[in-house]
Amino acid sequence: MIYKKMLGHFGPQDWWPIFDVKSGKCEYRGCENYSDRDRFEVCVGAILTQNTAWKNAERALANLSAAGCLSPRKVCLARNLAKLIKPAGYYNQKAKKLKIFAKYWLDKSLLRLASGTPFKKGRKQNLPLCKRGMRGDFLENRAELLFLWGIGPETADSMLLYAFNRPVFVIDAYTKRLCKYYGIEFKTYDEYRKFFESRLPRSAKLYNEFHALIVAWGKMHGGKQNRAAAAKIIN
DNA sequence: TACCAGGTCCTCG
DNA sequence: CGAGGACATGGT
Repeated sequence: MIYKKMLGHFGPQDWWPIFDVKSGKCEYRGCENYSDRDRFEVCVGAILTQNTAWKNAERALANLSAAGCLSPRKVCLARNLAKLIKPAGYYNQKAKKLKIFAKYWLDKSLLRLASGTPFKKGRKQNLPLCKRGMRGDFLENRAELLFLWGIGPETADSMLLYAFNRPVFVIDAYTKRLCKYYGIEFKTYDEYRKFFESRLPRSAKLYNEFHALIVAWGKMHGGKQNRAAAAKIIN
């Protein structure tokens, strides 16, 4: 299986990278112990890295962190958001996307409080984007996220998988490249997603690691010089 | 200098 | 629908 070959070569990736104030860089420490704040940050990162090298998104995160803007409220209030995230590119669009998403987050938080759902009444309900039990809202949330301007399927799925630990397989350019390498191509995003989800055990942990490995492989495969080496890993 | 990077939206046929 | 363009910075 390709997964095992990649895992054997690259080792566990411990996605998603979370910004560490002390070191001033993003570090990998798995997603088991995320705070609400961490989850928000993952979502912000997912938007910032749209069609952009992660390194640039990371710079933008560093600016946000330095400005104390890594909370939904601060993002909503910030006047200089576009300036802060400039290194991530498309900064005007992304500033708008972040505003919309942060407002959505706040609204959900308020709704949760207003509906009388206690803040800590079991882990699952503690997730900001949940209203009720788990199964149902996970789909509902995906639809809700997709409804927001600036959040497409990949960004929504990255949030669900990497911030909220939901079993959704994320499809990105690298994933498609990997498929193409094997002569597999589909038209729509969801066809790719179903392809993986229907062939793998339904496990957030597995999807997390697999997609992270695909990105590691994809980065290697991207450069012409390393292409042969990348091919070797999965052959 | 050209092309790419962990996409998404809008417009036009 | 599907193709084509806009959005923008930083690395190689």
